[in-house]
Amino acid sequence: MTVVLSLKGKKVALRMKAVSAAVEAGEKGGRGRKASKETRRQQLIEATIDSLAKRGYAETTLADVADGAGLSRGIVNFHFESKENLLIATLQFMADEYGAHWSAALEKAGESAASRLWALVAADFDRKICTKRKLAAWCAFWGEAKSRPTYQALCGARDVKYQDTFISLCAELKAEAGYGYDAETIALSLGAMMEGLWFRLMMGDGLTREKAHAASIEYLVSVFPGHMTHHGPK
Amino acid sequence: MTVVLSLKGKKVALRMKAVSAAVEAGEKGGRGRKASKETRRQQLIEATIDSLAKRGYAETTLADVADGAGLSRGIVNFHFESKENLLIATLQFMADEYGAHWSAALEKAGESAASRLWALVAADFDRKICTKRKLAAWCAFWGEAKSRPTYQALCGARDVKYQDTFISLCAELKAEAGYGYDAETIALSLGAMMEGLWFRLMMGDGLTREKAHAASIEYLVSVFPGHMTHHGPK
DNA sequence: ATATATTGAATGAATATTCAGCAAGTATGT
DNA sequence: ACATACTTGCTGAATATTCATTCAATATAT
Repeated sequence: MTVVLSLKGKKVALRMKAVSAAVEAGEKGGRGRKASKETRRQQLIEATIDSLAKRGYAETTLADVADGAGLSRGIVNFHFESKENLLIATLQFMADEYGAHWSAALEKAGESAASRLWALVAADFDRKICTKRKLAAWCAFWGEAKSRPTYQALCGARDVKYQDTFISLCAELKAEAGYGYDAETIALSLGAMMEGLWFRLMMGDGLTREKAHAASIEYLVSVFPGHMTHHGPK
Repeated sequence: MTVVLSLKGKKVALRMKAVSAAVEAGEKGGRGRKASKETRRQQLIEATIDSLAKRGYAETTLADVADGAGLSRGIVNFHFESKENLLIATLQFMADEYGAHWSAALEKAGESAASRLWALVAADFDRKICTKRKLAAWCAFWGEAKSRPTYQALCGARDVKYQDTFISLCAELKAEAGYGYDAETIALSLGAMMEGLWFRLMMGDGLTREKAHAASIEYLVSVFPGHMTHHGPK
């Protein structure tokens, strides 16, 4: 149990180093052989996000994912059956994470429509969600979504459900203060703006999360002057 | 000169039909063997845009492009050396076309900052530029751009140059009417919104060019009330 | 011991690239 | 006019490469 691996030692050491930090931190199985099925799946999903962010969709290979996870070539097919399944699971994971974060923000927000809208906008630019790495992975899927119904459904879930909430919040504000604008139109432009800001963050021409968030707030203040200030909902 | 091709007739007929209308309409060489080098390149670029729109970046193959153009398998390597070159030429073409359209819109616009800004916004949602087909092709490249410097440069050209114009136009309007907002922030949110609208048009959940344009106008009117109306610049 | 997770070399399918040859046009010689 | 050589766009079968998938062997856990 102690000797044996003199020859393989180096390779193993390299692998250990490659394992993502998220998984290294204990949890259930940790790493090595002990990792539970679910842990290993998560580890591979994280490696997939890394690869998508680093090399884009077209250049993401199972070999790269396996290397990134510090595991061997056949590992993905063992845990996910196919590359396609891995990619779908990855997108599913990101969609779930986004949805959970979004719902949590709505929970924590106050009762008023203004504070809810404010909270939703803030949530989109939160550290946890709005990473260059994750934005890049989203974008990789977006690029393929139009020609792949499965991806489109998972990406679109984001739009459909959330856009409806935006619309009704905008409608509430309108009813309260009698803004002249059409609620749907405003919700559309707000949502589109935030998506565009995400996109530019990903492309990364010196735009920061803070600036993007500030631009969104500027929009809220100018469209809903009776409800919003630069520092929060009234 | 008349007989000979009895055997190949059918195949040739099919090919002729597949040739895009744009190329069929005379110009220099027309089609068949006569097509000039430049015409053929353009024909292949159009077929590439078709393939990108239909199948996405990852699924676009040279075979599909060749089939779409009604030509044989080796044709792309003959005219472009490599797939990579074809894709770069395609993106270059789209970027040039966009830029030319944009510049033309600026030329035709009036002198005032308000009418220039109005014209630029309208240009983005013009029939010629804003096709589902072309938006899909743009999106295919966007998805790969982050991991490919060449693509990023060509996609980014759009942002850098045009964003600066947006900023100075917004600054002019601010100087004229003393709006309280920061010009850069407003230009950022406006540009991001338009990109986001493009993106949603491509995803196509019932959003139309007209609605997208209307949303942009709503934004202009609400941010620059002293300069814009729903029907045009003051 | 047995079951399970993992490895990594082998396999095969997809597809980019190459290239020898074909055919339509063009120039030159008779 | 006609024949001959030459150029050039194009073809499509052959080749090379990349990569997902498989699976027999191996390591580890219970």
